[in-house]
Amino acid sequence: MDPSYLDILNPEQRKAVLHEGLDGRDRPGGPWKNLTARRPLLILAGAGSGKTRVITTKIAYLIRERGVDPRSIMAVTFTNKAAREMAARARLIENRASAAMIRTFHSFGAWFLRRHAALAGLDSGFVIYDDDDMVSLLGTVMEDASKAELRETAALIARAKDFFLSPEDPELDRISCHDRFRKNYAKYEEKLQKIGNVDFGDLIQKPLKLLEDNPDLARRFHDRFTVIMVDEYQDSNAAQFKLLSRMAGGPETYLCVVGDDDQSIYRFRGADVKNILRFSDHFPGTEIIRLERNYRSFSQILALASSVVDHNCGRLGKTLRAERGAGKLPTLAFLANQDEEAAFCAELVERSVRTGKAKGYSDWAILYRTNAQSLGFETELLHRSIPYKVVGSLKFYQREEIKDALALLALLLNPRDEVAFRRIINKPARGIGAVALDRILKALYGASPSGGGLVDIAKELSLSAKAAAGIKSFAAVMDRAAAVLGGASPPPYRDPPIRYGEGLSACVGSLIIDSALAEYHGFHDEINGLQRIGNLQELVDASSNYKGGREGLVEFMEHIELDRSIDADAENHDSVTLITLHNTKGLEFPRVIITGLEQGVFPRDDKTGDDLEEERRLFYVGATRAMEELYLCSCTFRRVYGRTSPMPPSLFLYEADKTMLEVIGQAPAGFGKSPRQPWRGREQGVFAFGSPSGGAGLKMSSDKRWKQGDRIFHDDQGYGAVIDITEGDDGPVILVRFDNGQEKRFLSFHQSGNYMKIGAGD
DNA sequence: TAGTTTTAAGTTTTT
DNA sequence: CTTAAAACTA
Repeated sequence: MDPSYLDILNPEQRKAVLHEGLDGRDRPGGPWKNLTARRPLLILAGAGSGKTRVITTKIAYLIRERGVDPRSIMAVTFTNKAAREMAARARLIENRASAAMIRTFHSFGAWFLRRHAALAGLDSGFVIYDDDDMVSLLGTVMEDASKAELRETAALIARAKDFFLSPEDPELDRISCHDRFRKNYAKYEEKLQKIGNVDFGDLIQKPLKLLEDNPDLARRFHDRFTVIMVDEYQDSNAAQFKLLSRMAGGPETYLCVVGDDDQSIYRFRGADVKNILRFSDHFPGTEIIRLERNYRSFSQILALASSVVDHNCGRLGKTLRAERGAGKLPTLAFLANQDEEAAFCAELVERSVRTGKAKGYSDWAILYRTNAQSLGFETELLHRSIPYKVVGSLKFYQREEIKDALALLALLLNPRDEVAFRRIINKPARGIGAVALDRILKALYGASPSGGGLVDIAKELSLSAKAAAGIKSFAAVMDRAAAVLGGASPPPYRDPPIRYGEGLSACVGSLIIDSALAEYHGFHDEINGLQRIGNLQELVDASSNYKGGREGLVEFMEHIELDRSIDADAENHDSVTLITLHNTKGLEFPRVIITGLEQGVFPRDDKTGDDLEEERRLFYVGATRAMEELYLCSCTFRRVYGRTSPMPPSLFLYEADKTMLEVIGQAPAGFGKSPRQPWRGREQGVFAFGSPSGGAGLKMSSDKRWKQGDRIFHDDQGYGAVIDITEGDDGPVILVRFDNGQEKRFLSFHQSGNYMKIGAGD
């Protein structure tokens, strides 16, 4: 093959591809192996500067020109979509790239953990718990907690794991300084370990621990993976950084990361921009290459996007040059309400396709802040028969019937899965109530922990006749399913409610029927006119793409757990893309509409400080997806909770460079002038620190704890200072002396950024 | 006690 | 307008 794939690169891109970290000794032709330490490479790549092209080309180049074994190359990203695209594009240049390890961080973690499961005290068929499963499990250790409380604790545990903090870690106070949280976290961990499953955080944590505790394993790892690349590095969190450092710690490992600090949008799940800002401090000798030529967007789109993100403080700052012409001025449309907004979008799409200005529906993407907003657009597009696809809506796997079916499968893989067992053991009713369930679980976690599964344990107990019969029939169901998984043919059914075919679907389909789940949900369908059987059928159909047997089932489950998007065959269909702003990262579209640019929606009202900066970056990410045309929509009224209320335009619209916008529709009075904070929180009882203490690096720890003398602001009382802190049942209670002389106590329960919401104390 | 009806509460963003 | 918790009925 000719090296023309290198010719299309610009000088900086080419430099990044050819870089080998050998101080001028980058000699194509020489051997890649047998070398001492290589300098790491940090590629600071602005939006649309071709960073995916650089990474994929580099992978291909290493394999083809430098004789690197594809199996020794690892490339990780943070989203499934990005991983898929990277793998596809690398393979397009060099077919052997398909043997490279191109995955998301979490998917790699799962792969690694399954291969060394025994070392981590796990079975290789472990199930990955999602957020809902975490909440369910927490519910079993926090007896009288409300759902909201459980959700909050689950989120905190996930955050703790993002920072690689164990329940014992003194630094855990950074997440929450409640002693109760520490205890619940510890109990949760203990139970998860006993069950033998993992959560998302464990997919990073546990591989890291394995590498730390097993020098032998680490050595073998370093022998295998000599090239490690990370895309979207600005979205890595502390745990991922630690894992990466460990993985790249081999004597020969070459590390190359790519990212853009302006596109860091995952702070809420622990991502830390500092990882990229301080990369060269952690990896001495790092070489930095900047990609600052934007090939994607017309310059006026870029100018608009930049004018907003320029309002951020903590950034490296870069000069992104547009290589394309000026193009059409971005349009800002003020619409009456969200129905008008949907109609406006549909109209734009329809007209452009009809007049031939757009190549097709797939030219278009409609972007929104929250998944809930997709509904209005779906309705409108459906009504007008405009084809569309919704990216990343996870509704399907949230459905009751689907979760039930997955619980059955999870139990098949891990018979000790308490969460799954609880979910389906009495569904449909098998006479196993709270009493029986309690006894079974006591036996599982009892003094002499048995190695058997929950069903086996239950069979040994002397339960009530009704419960014993229920267990017996359920055990038979699971045994038959295990046999089918092992290759036996499923029991015969006449007129089955679910059809199943080859591969894994024989097991999945027959289990759903055999367990009477199909019958159960079919009944509900008839009563309530639902589509549950149809959904179950869809799940069974999806499973037919996997080979039968335990391996296939593990693969199927893992795919569902790690990648809940369902865009498999919609790829080549010509349709409009409906997508959240977060999900657009790494994608591009000729025509983009950013919707819901209203204060309270985007950005949300409670965003301040660093969180507000993140929303601004989110706007930047969304706007820079557009190649040719960009539209912004803002509604003057919006229905929220069923009630219609007036919406002020988004702060970002005030910040945007108006010379880069063509405004259409009725702009609210006052728009265009300098804003007098129309977006200020109307909420009562909102606190703000007068001056956030501590430098940026210590922000988290200093924010999470009250100190005497902290200045605060209260909507009713004005400015004041914390004069005393006591530990209450529900967390710290602060005594505040306001400047007006009043003293009041407050119970703090939630805090984010520089603001603190408080509930009235005694 | 299980399943259904009534009433109250409450929207991020993803692996 | 949807979803979770409380109240209610069979």
